[in-house]
Amino acid sequence: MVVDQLSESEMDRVFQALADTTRRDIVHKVTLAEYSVSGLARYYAMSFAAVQKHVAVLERASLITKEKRGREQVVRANHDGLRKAQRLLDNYEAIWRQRVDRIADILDEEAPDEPQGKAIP
Amino acid sequence: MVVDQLSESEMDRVFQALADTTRRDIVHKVTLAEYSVSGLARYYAMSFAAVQKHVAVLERASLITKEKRGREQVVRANHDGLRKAQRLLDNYEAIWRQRVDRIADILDEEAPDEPQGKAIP
DNA sequence: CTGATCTACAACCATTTGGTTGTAGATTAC
DNA sequence: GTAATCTACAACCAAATGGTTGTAGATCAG
Repeated sequence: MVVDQLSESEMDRVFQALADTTRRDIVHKVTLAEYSVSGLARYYAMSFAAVQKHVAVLERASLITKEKRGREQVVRANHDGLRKAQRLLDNYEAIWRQRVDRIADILDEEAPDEPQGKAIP
Repeated sequence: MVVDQLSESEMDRVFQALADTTRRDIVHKVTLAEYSVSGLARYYAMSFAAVQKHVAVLERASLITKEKRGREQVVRANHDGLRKAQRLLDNYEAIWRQRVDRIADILDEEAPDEPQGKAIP
């Protein structure tokens, strides 16, 4: 059922990659269109090498792909990585909703005998 | 309606906070139940101070809240932070889908000469 | 009161991160 | 062929990260 899950270290890399404004902007750009690395670099007030590093971080996190075309390197979005990160957050959301519902139920039943469920290990 | 959005630096903090296995596990735990900081610390093979720091990172990212109760500090999930991160990824997803649809439209308009089952970028 | 527990915080350390400059190899344009 | 462009990669640096130990203040149990 839960098949295409990311490993913990893959998750680390995905969220780490998204934890930078420049990189999120790159993701946004390449989601809209294709860019070469130098094409991307023109948008940012930093060296080409810095942008190159950001692109590398995103590639390691499987959020984008690079493909050589002539002397250029075409950068594209890799939808899978994004969707998997999305899924993790969706799971948190689902768990949260379940819990809120459960607490609401308990309150409705009006049996506040014990102060709430103790910590589930 | 783009209402309750996070600033770039807030986003940085949220994703940075989620970019660590221990911290994601803490988020998961406090989504299910309440814990004291030391209660959380028992689960991890690291010092209390280290866990304390992780909790602080999550608090700065508005993913959890701390509330003093006696000598303890009760840690709870802060749903808003999570939902906002979720929203960013949802936006990427939406943009992506739009683009895929747009490309599909273009391909449909073109003469389907070749038996193209090629992957959409 | 005394001792145990929970927390806060400082100081320290190794590694990673985000940036720089510089050099060199391919590819394209003229 | 020569020059310009695009990329890769190394070396370096300051700051942030993720961990440690140690000290000290509150609060609770007996």
